[in-house]
Amino acid sequence: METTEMDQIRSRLEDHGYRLTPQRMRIVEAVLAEEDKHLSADDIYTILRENHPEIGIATVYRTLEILRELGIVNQLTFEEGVSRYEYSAREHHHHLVCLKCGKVIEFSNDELERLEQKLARKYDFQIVGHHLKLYGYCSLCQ
Amino acid sequence: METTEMDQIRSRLEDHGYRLTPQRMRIVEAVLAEEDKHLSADDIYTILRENHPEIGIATVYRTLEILRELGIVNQLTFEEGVSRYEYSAREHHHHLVCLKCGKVIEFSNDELERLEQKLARKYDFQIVGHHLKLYGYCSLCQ
DNA sequence: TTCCTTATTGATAACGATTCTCAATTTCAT
DNA sequence: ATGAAATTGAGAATCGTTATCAATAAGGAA
Repeated sequence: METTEMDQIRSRLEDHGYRLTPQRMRIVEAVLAEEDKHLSADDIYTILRENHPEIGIATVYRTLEILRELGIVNQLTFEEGVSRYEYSAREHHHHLVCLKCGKVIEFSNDELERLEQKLARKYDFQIVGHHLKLYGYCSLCQ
Repeated sequence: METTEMDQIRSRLEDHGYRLTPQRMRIVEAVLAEEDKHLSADDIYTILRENHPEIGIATVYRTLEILRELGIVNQLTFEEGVSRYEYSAREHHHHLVCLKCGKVIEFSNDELERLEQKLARKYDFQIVGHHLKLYGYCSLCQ
């Protein structure tokens, strides 16, 4: 038998004394389904309301907090006053953010992986994710 | 005569139709004085209240928004629900953030400067700042 | 100067994201 | 089954930030 992503997540939760309840499973599914998006707690709540209107917004926040602490999701902030979340196992990527119009361009970079290894050793950190933001002015706002 | 940092900031403001009012000057002074800190709007408001209790919190927010848009300060968010600001002309640095205890370790890195140049050309971005955050678990929280 | 237009301000209300409270329910280990 | 602990939903509370608005200050033209 194979180990699914959900199985792995269940183990990770249970190893830390948490239970994978039906509500938490629905929330994880939403995050996995929208892997390429940056979802806010409210985005997830809205998605779930369609088929699972019984799940409350507080549960969404509580679950995301657990997933974040366990490194299952990355919490991203874009200076807009809302936290956004992405499944952390997806390909790493970074952002160019325009200070004027707020436009965000994503990009990937391999050099950062190496840098990460170096810093992990230097500071005795177990690194599970990273996020580079470059600030500036896009071609239209210069 | 020499050009002070405040002169440069005044020019930058006036070039964009903003005035360097006494209130704004006090706020800029506070940011310059605490160059090595990450100050929240409320931190600045508290500092100013000692000698300038007439300055309102709304003015602090409005001024920081202008300074941010002009790239004079960097706006940083550490997933704590508060925006923090630092004088952008200070030496660039980055952060290792512990997902468990929230501990933040600063570090500098030269390779990122080169990467920045490359991306600026590729996406026609005028880059004025950057911020790399690495997430993980510190030595005590692993 | 004086006038006029515009920018800026402080106080406070409003907003919105997130967290807290708490009683009810579910889960797990025994 | 049973008891302890974890989890839940609803709504209240909190808190950072933004919007409103009348009053004030600043800069340019005459």
